[in-house]
Amino acid sequence: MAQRTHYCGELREEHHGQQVVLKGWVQRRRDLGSLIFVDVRDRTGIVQVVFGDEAPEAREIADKIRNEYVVEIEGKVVLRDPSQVNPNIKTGNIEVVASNIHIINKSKTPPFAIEDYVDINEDVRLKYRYLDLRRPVMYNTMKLRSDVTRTIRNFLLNDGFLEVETPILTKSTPEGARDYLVPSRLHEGEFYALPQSPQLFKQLLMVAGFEKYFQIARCFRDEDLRADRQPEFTQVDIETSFMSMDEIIDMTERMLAAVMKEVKGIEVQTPFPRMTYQEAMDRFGSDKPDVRFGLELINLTDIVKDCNFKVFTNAVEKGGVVKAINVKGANDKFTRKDIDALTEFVAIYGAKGLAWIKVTEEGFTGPIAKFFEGQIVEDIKNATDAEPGDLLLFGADDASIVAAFLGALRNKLGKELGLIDESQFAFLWITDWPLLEWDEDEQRYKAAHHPFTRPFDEDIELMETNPEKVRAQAYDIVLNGYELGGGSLRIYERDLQEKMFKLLGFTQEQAQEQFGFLLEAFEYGVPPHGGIAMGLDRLVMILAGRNNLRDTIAFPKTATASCLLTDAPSEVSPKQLKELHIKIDVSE
RNA sequence: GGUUCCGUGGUGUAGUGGUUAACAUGCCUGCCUGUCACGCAGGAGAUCGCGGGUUCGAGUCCCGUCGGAACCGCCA
Repeated sequence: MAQRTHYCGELREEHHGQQVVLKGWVQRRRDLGSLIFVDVRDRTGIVQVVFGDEAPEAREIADKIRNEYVVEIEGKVVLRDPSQVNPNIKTGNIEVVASNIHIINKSKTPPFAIEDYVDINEDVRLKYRYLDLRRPVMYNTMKLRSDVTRTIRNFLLNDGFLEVETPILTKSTPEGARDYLVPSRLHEGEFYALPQSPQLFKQLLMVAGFEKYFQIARCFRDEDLRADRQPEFTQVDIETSFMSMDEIIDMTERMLAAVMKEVKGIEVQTPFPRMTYQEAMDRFGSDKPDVRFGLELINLTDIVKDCNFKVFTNAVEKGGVVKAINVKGANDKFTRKDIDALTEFVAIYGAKGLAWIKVTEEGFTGPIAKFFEGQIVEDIKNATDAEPGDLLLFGADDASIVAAFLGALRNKLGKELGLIDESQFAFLWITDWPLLEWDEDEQRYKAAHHPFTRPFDEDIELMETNPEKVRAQAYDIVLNGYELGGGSLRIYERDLQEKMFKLLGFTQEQAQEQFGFLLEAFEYGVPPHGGIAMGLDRLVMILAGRNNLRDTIAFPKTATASCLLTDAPSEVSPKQLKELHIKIDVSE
């Protein structure tokens, strides 16, 4: 076998006249009888190879090749006649006149064409993922992912960070997501857990005095999947000592700016805008708002509290809110049927209905228009900036329910009405998170972020009196409506950590059993520390302009967490189970 | 745990309860010296996911099940 001299996709006019050896896959064969064209593909692209009278033996072999055969081709690069140039491919000005071809390996006919923009059901793609990944669009996404990872790693290493690996087989801890468990052979009846994140280890590395740690870390959570959630995913995990929240945010911004510059060639403005959790919920009905478009939620509670519409006044009386979004100029775009569909949509999020008013020159119209008159109409118009032609959509209920469904509606309308500039990358920090949230099912407080998150110093006294009011020194980074990541300053005092565990309903014994190693470590001179973790898969997904995480992961799982390529998970032998001291109890 | 949608030649789709399940593409064979989504002619290829039911008759209607997708719950 001859040595490869060039990559297919990199041949240009400058190689004119050169003898080359190419290796790659047959993309397509166009057989014109005694003249055969073969498009040869490698990871760089495609080049056209011609088999003609110059080499009849080679042409005879070319006659037998089929799509996806692996071939080695020797030939000469020649300029194409201007009338024969193909502007659709980068190598379209030249072609390779073959003198020799060697079939390295044959291929079955693939189940689908190896081309971008072919419409294949995803289960077929996943079963033949190795073929799916041959498609240039998939290769380019994986390349993008590699570029992002490299940029992040280089940035952090240059910034003095130390890359440290932490255990994959670790301890199951309460709180948070359901763990993936691994049975222990040597310890009968005991289990490891796969890490939901390296949280505790990175804090211990701060106790160890490493000061600046990072890891491109695989994390595992046994929860139901979504388009933007996989059971195993990759976090850019960072922890630092002695840094303030502003310093951590600044470092993160510089890192993300470097990624944008390196990977997309885009200069993003720093510092990124910041917004409190409360403001995000109030204005956008979301803790991860997409701020590339308006359609903000407008609070009308005070204006309508004395109106004649019982749905609104009842909501206010029960301590709820009334909010609206003004869909500008949508008056005639939305029929009754369209609005019915929106009502059905918001019902998913717990809305009992979706009141609406169309604004016309004459005033309000629609079934509930009659409940509003005089000053209230003017006040609503002013508050919502309503003009003739606008459509007002109302939500009235508990604040959290209104936020949920109007926030979801806002996102839906933003997409469907084309209000989003897809070329924009809108980074945003969400700050001042609540430290705790009340869990109705378990009748106890749960950590909103995680149990090691540091409260604001001035809020610590509220932990005793009004836990729900305690704000955390936590921050989420949001990009285009996706939660990219989040972090916080951590508790570094043993007594404060114990106070936190107590608030979460842990007894001394439970805290000792679950987190004793951390509490003990905290007795040996812990520096103030904090960090952040960012979803690498999501970042790549957004940068690649995709809308599901599977497209950014080489071998992803389906919605039911199975791998269609390997057929995992699968049954194991009785012998394996016996060694692990496991009996299966499967419901029929 | 729940809701919704989808499952028909290799692939992507069409298919009013009634003949031999249609179309595109791919595949195979033949012809073809400038194609590049080559063209032309011919051919093969379907357990309509699986199981049950309704019916004289089911790809079509109903129930269940399996697989895929989106969402709600869940995801510190």
